[in-house]
This record gives sequence, C-alpha cells and structure tokens, in this order.
Amino acid sequence: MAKKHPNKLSGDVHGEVARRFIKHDQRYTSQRRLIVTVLSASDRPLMIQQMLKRSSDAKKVLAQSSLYRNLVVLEAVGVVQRIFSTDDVARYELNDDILGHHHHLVCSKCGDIRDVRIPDSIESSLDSTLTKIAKHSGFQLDQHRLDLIGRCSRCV
Amino acid sequence: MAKKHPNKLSGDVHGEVARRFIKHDQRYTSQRRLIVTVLSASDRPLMIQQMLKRSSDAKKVLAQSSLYRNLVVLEAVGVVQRIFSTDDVARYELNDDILGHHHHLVCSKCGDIRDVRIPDSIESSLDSTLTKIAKHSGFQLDQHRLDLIGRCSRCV
DNA sequence: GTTCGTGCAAATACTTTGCACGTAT
DNA sequence: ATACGTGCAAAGTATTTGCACGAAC
Repeated sequence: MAKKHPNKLSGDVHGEVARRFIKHDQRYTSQRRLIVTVLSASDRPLMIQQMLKRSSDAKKVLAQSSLYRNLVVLEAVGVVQRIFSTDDVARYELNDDILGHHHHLVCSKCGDIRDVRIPDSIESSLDSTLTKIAKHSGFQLDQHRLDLIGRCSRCV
Repeated sequence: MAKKHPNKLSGDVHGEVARRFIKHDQRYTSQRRLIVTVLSASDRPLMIQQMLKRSSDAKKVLAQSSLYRNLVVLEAVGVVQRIFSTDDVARYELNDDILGHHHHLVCSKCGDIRDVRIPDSIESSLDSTLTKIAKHSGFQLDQHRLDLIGRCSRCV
C-alpha cells in the first residue's frame, strides 16, 4: 500500500527505539515492537484503526486498549508523537528525530495526512525566526509544526 | 481578562460577518452574534467551556448543543475556524482573514494557545515555498498552519 | 405558515480505566 | 516473588442528534 518511509536511520529503527526504552527504564515488549514496525512501514501518520488493521493483517494480536496504553508509553519514551489533523481522530507517527524532520499535507476533506519535506534553507530561516519570537514571548520552544491544509488528490 | 484582539477590520467585525451570512443564505441570529462577540473579544482561541462561561458572564443564555451547532454553521460560512492544539478539546477563533493571518504558541502541558505573528518577509518566502511543494505533490493548498509547540510561561 | 433555530435529554465516537490473569525480571 | 503488560468489558469525556417548541421570514 504505502512505500516505506525514508527515515534517518535507514535500517536500525528498533535499535534506536530499544535504546530509548532502556533510558526510560521501560520494557521494549513484542507488542511495542510491533507498533514501531507498523509505524515505520508507513509513509504517513496512522490512526488507531489503521494500526489495528495492519497488526491483524500481520497475524498479530493487539487489543485496542493495549494499543492506546502502549502509545502513551511510546510517546513518553520519545519514540512516537501524536499528530493532530482536521478531525478528532488521533494519529501517530515515529518521532521527528527518528523519521527526520518533516511536515504534513493535511486534507481538510478526508483528514488524511501525507509527509513532506521542505528545503533546509527555508527550514533554518524559519527556525531562527521562531526562536526569536518564542524568546520574545517568554515561551519555551520545543518544536514547530507546519502543515499544509487543503485537498488531497483523491478529494479533488 | 484578555485584551481585545487587534483585528484587521478594526471595528466592524459584525458587518463583515453579516455579509458572509447573507452570502450563504444563513441567518445571523443573536446567538451567533453573541458567539462572534465573545470570540472577537479574546486574544486567543477559545474552548467550548470558555465560550459558555463568557456567554453566561454576559448574562446570555446559550445551550451547549446550540453552541456546537452554531459553530458548525459559523465554520461553513467562513467566519470561524477550528484550531487543533495538543489535546482533544476543540478550540475556535475568528477566521484568519478576519483576524489577520497569524500563528499560535501552543503549550504542550496545558494546551493553551496564544496568537503570534511572524514577519511578513518570512511569511511570504514560506508561502511561495509551500505553494511549490503543494503543486509538486498534486495537493490543492488552501492555507498553512504554523504552530510553535512548547511550554507557556505559566507551565515553566 | 413554513422554514430555520433552540434547549433538553439521549445517543454516539473515541479514549481511558478496573480488574484478573499472564509474562518478564 | 514482584513488578509490569495484556485483554476484556465497563466507564469517561467531548461532541452530535432527535424531538418538541419557539422565532424569523
């Protein structure tokens, strides 16, 4: 369905993830490994239902409640991040620093999200501007979120 | 509590809103007017509960279900837009083209959002880049969303 | 008088939690 | 042995909807 995401650590995602689990004294269980595998095989953030489907397609058992619970842990450990679209459905993807910094094409009709990258030159001038603005506002900046909102090719 | 938002149409917000209602063959009722008044008096997007409180503070009756329903209409007519924070609570503000284009400081701890503006020069180079990217991806770009994620001054 | 708006209460959708059992250290 | 993970079903929370009544055109 979707081509593999061209990630930063072309290959050893699980190694890096395992390291983060250890650092936080958490266990990298097989279910958590499964979730990471599913996410890293996607070129876009996934909804709960999509993750469940892909897990069962892979003949793995994964209860919805366990998925929710594991996503909380994965987020705390810094492995996945939640993405907000234009609907109320939670979507998750691997952390920016695993996947590589990128942005999203968000379809306001169907809510689907696709990953995109913007040129480093724009990215860095943006960064320095945002840093100044944050400082000026007494805000501690962790990251920025830049999304393109519109219609995906399927929604005209 | 909050200073008035420095909007584009310094003054006649209701006139412009009324025009948009007429264009869409919708009625600009007193409740809808109330919602617009509440939103335009705020310097940040508001949650449902905040809008209800401010309405009742103004001694106005506004049922929660009517608020939700009216927000759907207000959004369809192009008067308000929904803002997505880092939680699941819907927040609304007047449309970008009424308020003037701006961005958000989003607190990942408490979810609160504050409005900020970035320099026109950055904004326009960003715009032209995003336009190219969208075209290249077969995506019909309507708007962009740029948020600064971090901790607000109250959340350290 | 017919169409649209409103309030109330019930329903829905997504997410979280309690509990009993299984797995890892 | 003890602490943590998992599945199931129940509970929560934000939002939506059905219905009867009221207001606007």
